Amino acid sequence: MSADLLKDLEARGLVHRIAEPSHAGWPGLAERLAQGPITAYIGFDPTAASLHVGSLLQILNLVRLQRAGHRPIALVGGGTGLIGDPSFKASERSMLSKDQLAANLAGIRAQLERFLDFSGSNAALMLDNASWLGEFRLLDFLRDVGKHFSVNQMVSRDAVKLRLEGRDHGISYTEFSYALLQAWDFVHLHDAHGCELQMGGSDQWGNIVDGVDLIRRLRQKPAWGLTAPLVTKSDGSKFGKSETGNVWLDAALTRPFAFYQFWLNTDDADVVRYLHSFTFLELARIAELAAAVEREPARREAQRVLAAEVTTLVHGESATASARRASAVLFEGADLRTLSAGELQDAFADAPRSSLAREALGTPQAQLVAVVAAAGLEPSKGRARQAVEQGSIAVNGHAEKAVDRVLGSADVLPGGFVVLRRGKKTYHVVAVA
RNA sequence: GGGGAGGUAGCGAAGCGGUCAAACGCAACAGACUGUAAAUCUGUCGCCCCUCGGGCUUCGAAGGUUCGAAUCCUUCCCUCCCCA
Repeated sequence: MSADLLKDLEARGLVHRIAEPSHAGWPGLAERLAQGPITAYIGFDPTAASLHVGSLLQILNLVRLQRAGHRPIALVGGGTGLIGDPSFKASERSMLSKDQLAANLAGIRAQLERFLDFSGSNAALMLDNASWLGEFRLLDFLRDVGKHFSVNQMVSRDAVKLRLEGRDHGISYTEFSYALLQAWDFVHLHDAHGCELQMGGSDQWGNIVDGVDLIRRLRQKPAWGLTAPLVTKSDGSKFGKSETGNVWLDAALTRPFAFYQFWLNTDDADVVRYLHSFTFLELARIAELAAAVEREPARREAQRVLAAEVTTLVHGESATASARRASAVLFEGADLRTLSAGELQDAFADAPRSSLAREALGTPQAQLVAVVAAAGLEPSKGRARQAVEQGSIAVNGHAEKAVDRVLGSADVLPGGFVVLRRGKKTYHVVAVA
């Protein structure tokens, strides 16, 4: 089963480049994998308290690795995070405070833990490079590691080109050293855990090759690198952003409903690729879905499956179920009045809410225009009025154009709330108490 | 140091004494169409208010001229370009 890993990754379009040890007699990666389980690692930068959908690809690759019988190491960069990876970054990173870094590390570790299996014969490992980089003495580092790096070569890297060319950018000595640290990580993992393969995104190619080279120079041993292509969108915009910003894996930062919606809104042109990259679905199943996209794009079956699969991986079955329910109500015209109080509660769990006193119903205080403004759906009563006139405000799913409309007890749904909507996607729940 | 251009609403860009809350383009928001898409068409778009009506605060900053200034004058701040 071990040999299947590379084939599977290739079939899914997850192989960008492979770094083979450049030494006669040493096996290629495919050959090495065929010989038996390998230990491989992927590093995660603690630049934020949560990982985002871009990192999800890397996480899933660790899982694919483990499922194929190999041993994954998730490395969090508590040490390198103090420095900042300059690869393909336009400008110098602002340094994280140590407190911030500690918080980020804790958040990321918790997320990674959910995906990997830390038991069994190929139990995953989670390590923090602060534990070995922190102890490295400067002079030793310069002699043992630095000596093996050619500045001439480092300067020619695409990853830092941006920073070397523009006068207005520049790169500090600190960030320039980053590649050496990451290379040393690989050496350390090789020594301490028999790690022979480093994986990562295509932006990590240079750093990974540095590690492979360093292991060869210092240990005269083979090591391999494997990068995945950058996830792109067919319309050229950046992957991993929604209207509201980054799509995070942390449910508190990106609600499961929003997460589900992010995937559901995938372009037809991208959905098949994403199914390959972000799910564990069989290739045959994905081929079926690809055919469905051709045949009946409007049904968006592939998008539905993608959204459900990924949401389940990240947030679990029940979060997916409620995201689906909410989506059905919100976008597929399910009549709000047919839902039970519990279902309503579920469907709008993520919607912002405010409250209105029951006694206020029927009074000027319950004027639609006033309530819309108070709810923050529009910034002022004047704006709210315009919105109502334009027909963009709906009460319980029905467009309401009357500016003098006042909410009354007949508008209160089971469970005691009124659902307001602006446009197609912005909801607000007014709880009547 | 010398010479030149300029700072207008989220951005770009007109306006150069009254009819300017300020053309136009983009972005944004909404409506129609649709697949919760793209494209297209339409509306809104300084802020606030109970209307097609009204109020308030804007055109780098501060003063001034004038019945009246984004538009004229003075000083200051900032940006860009060219030459040294």
